[in-house]
Amino acid sequence: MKLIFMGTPDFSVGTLEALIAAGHEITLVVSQPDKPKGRGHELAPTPVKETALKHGLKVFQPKRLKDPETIRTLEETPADAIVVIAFGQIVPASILHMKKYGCINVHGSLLPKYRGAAPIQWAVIDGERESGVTIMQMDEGLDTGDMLLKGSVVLDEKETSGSLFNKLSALGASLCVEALEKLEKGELTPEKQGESPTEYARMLTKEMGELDFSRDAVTLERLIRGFNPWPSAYTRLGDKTLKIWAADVCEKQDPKKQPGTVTEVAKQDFIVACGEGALKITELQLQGKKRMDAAAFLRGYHLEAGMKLG
RNA sequence: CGCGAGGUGGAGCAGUCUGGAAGCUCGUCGGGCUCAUAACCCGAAGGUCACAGGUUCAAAUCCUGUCCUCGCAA
Repeated sequence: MKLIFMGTPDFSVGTLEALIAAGHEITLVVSQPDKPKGRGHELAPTPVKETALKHGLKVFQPKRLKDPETIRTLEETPADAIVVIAFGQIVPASILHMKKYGCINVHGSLLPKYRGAAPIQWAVIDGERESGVTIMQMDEGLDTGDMLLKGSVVLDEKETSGSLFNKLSALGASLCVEALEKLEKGELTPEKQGESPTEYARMLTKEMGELDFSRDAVTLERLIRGFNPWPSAYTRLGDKTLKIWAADVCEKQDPKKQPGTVTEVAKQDFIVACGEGALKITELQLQGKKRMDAAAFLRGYHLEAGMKLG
């Protein structure tokens, strides 16, 4: 098939490569404009753009999809379908039905659960045991289109957003290829979504990653995994930010200790009291320092029981 | 030129302000104690103090430049 591919971050790259490998002709790759990134305010290409250029594909980076100029470019580009995966802009109605098979979206959840921008992270934060990828026929609503194909994965006990990203990115890539093949043969039956049982999975922000130790340890541990690797869960140690990369839930707790208090310092890790239960911190990063396991941190930083985080 | 922190044996750090013998907590290796151990005791190896210039009798430490890492911001 002739395809227009729309995507921006790492999550989209695997699917783009799979489509190329499957023999589809990508007539245009649409990605968000380059943005200043990193410490030098340098303009960085999006991961999808980088991949597209590597394969010698034509790249288009419109500021807004709505612009008449953008629409015209898309109209003039021959394609049977538009594949959209984590593009980062709302696709206007005029584009949805522009091509024969419309717009096909790869979404990182088992719809209708977790509609929205951060489905993968929220599945981890909520402690879901299972999630997956849905290939859907886009419509005017936000992730409300008819479902064409689904695939699920089991979440690991220590699943992080990063690890689930990898799993779903790979799954999405193969499902997308499969869906296009079946779509062309007319083997797919669109299925309505129905009501979503979950809230809209909004994008995570930095502030949401601040650990509130008065909450229970189970919730906090999930939050830590859901915010790993971005934007990361954190607390404060003195006047510095302390990112928490990994922790285990501890049953034992000292009810006399205030939440946030370091109750025990061992060789490999240390324990922080929570509203309910406690967290054993195993991997962290102090502001300005590298990410390291708790054992390494404790060698250089003399943490003592009784100190408070937060 | 966005703001800031930092690069010291294998790991994490102190020492830098106020130049003058390379230190701490671990790890590794050898030995001891022990029924045993991630515990404890004794000993050992291992470092061009990121790199390049400069100042000085003397530089990890002061000055200049470069490279790299990280936090914030985007």
